[in-house]
Amino acid sequence: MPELPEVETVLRSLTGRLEGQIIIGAEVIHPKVVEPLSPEGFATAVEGTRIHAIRRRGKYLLLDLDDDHFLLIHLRMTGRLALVEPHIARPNHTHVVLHLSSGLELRFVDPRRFGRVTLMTVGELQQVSGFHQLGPEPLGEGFTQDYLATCARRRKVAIKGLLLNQNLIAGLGNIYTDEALHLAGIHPERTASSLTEDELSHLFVAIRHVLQEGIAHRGSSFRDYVDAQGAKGNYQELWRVYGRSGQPCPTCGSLVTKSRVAGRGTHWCPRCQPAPSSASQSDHT
DNA sequence: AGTAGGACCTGGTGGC
DNA sequence: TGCCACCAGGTCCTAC
Repeated sequence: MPELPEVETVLRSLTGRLEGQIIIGAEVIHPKVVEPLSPEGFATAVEGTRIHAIRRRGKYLLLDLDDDHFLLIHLRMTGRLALVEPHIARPNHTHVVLHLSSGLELRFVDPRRFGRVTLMTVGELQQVSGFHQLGPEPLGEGFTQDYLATCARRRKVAIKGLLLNQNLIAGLGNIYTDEALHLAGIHPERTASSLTEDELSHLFVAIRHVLQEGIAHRGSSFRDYVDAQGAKGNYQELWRVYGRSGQPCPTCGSLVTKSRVAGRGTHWCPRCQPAPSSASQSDHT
């Protein structure tokens, strides 16, 4: 599922190939994907506009268009973008197609139909819940150990749930939280406020490490994810715990365990990430 | 305010 | 072989 490294990889595979292109036509096959606009409204609005830039924010992709308009794209779980020659057969579940002046098509494909392609103005963008409240980029300057400590302080939520909260940190999803917590040696059910300064320090380093590793390996290709040129990433080959329940932990050899934390399937090593005792769950502050 | 849990959505998988 | 229940999870929404 696309998290920050996967979306960043898609961004990099599109950068330099979209800027300056004019959208000469648009097809909306599945109306819900472009809501609240109608398919006709969407097509009319984007037709004739130029793509000035493509950017990423958290797990969102943004295409800057004319007149302070944007296409806000979220891949959710199974969405992908493909920039391809029109003669290449359209895969099933192709929901939106943008015809570009270069002759190529930018296709939005999403079997599970969770993803969205939304046209909006700068003003509207600032009102999109889930976007304007996004926390800092974990690989940016706004994300510091102090910031992480401030987030964790007084919060009773499991640390896994905190890391998944996009309003606190933008871009982490289920895979990279499990990987970061394992690297930091922290059990996912530990209460955020119970983490010591040392643990927060390790976690801060681990979050950035696994994200940078993920980007370096062009993301994790498991199930649907590929970049806009159809290339797969290979970070899934480096997963330490995610998707490896019952297999040996690469650090200590103990069998990786799976449970449900914060409503998500969660993978952890019982030896490297000791389960919280009631004492260790009390506030550290 | 912070937290928890269900809804959305459909392909894949495992059990019978 | 075919059927069915269940699982996957990012985000929004509602309830407590």
